[in-house]
Amino acid sequence: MRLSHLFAPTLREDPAEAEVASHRLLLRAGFIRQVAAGVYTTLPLGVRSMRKIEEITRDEMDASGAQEIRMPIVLPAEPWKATGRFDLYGELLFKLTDRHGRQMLLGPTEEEVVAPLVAANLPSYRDLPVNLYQVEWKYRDEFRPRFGLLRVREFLMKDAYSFDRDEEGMRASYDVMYAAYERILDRCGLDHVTVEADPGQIGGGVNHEFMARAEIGEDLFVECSNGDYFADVEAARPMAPEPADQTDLLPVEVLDTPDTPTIDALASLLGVEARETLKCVMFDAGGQTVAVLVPGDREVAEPKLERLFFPTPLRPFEDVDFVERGFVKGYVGPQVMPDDAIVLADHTVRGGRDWITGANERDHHVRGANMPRDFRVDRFEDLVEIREGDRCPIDGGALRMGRSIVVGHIFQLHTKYSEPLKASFIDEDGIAKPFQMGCYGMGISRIMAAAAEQRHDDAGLRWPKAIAPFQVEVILATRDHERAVAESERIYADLVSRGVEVLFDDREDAAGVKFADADLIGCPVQVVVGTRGIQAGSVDLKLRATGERSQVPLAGAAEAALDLLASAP
RNA sequence: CGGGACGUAGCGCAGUUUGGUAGCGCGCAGCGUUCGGGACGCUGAGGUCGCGGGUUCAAAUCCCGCCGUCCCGACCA
Repeated sequence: MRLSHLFAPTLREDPAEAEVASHRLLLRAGFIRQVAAGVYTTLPLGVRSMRKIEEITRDEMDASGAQEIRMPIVLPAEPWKATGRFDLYGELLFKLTDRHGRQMLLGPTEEEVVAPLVAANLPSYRDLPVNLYQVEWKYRDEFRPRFGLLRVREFLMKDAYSFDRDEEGMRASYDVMYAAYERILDRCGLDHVTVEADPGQIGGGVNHEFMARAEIGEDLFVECSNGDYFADVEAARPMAPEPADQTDLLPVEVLDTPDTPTIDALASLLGVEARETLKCVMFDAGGQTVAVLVPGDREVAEPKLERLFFPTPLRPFEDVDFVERGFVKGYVGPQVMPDDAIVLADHTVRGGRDWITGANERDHHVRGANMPRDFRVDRFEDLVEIREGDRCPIDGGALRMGRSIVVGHIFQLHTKYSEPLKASFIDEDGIAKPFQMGCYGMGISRIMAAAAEQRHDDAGLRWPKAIAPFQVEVILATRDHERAVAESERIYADLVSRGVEVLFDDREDAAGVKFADADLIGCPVQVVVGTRGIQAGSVDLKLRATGERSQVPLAGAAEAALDLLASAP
């Protein structure tokens, strides 16, 4: 492709609206242009890179036994009401009404389409398993689109859906997709990690997120320094402590603690560490009183709690709840819980004893609260927010925090959607059973942005070769030198005939402009043909990733460029 | 949606405080000189100053309303 004919409008200056590197550089290098908040046009260079990511994804999906289909984007609302997601997604859905007044929506993901499709056409257990996927635009009316392509309202996603006869089959299908996802991201050249995650609104149980490491990433995750545990902060659990020794427990003693409704105030008044106190946080789960116990230096992870009670809605106590149910806000302790309250404790509570906790009386606490002598715990669960310095639950190693961009998310759905959608098959015993489903999302456009985020420098993009718009850029540095023109044409044609994707900068512009644009666009290998080299019988090669340059003889320029390309990341 | 900022030529910005003929740099077009890291000279094109209303002899500038974009927070591939 000749750059003189390519619609690749590069910008000399940073667009004012772009803050993060990928956004700034994808705009400047002429890959995308904005149309509205979170809505972009993809230009030829962007289309090429995105198509590479799509093809790698298709390749791995096909190799894993998944089959490509294409579902509509405009969808009827009814199935979404059946699964409850019409309301659950709420404002996040792009809704529209057709001329007959029927409610429609733009697909944010498509379980509601694919499950009925399979149910209607594969009625027997003999037809299973099956895995269908598509690469299609998805629509989510995000509260706040931002960071260029990283958080948009319209994005290209590969979504796959597996259908199995039983849970064992579902897990096997899941494992196959898990492995395929690892390969896709490896092939795209992303520095990535796979973490245990929170299922969010998709729901279900076991799920993993595939994350590209990035400082500007919106997602926090933890990783064990020994490399054996990775988890999203919303799902991460610290190692449970050894149970505290239960001998010589202190007796319960009421303390006068004026004006100490917070842990900080209490700890400083008594001169103790926050972790010696027991925090009792009150929630309402559909009318049911729920007390959650965590050490005073810990925060309750509400997403974990919500998951535990799902689908029952959970909310923290408001002032009126404390009054109506007889609790003193700021001074609640577990020893005063009525029988009908559910008392949950985080595993870390097992590691403590002789707790200082609320006396359920204004300006008073107790010391020496012990379980089960003084209070009961109905269930121990993982309920605390993870934090830097926590121990890995696998081997006790130190956990570190990292930031990332979520590029893929896969779920074991079980019958969460097949049941409400009545998507079932006839099993061997002649009885209709709902499919055991899995769903698997991969953000194609987001992978492109994540790669740009990971691979750039001050001058521009540095594409991994697998997803670069072109593998080699040939730069004609001096147009007025006849031999240089002829040699550059020859090298361009030579590379093209060898099946290499080549961008040929044959424009009239000054050399400096071309070099700057080449670095900006970021093809892995640059071949510079100019007077200087021609006179010495050579051309210059440059590896964009490292900036490394070398001179090679004119005659073998194409081979040398290919060798360099082979060594490129 | 809550908090903050911004909207003037394709891009980056000044001008708004104190109302008085709409500017600069880059880019773009033509001619000439240059020609290996964003060249130089001359000439030129390009603007409903986000939109609507108001105040005024006069509004980019003051007032009211709306729209749009970005940043910080709650949601996600």
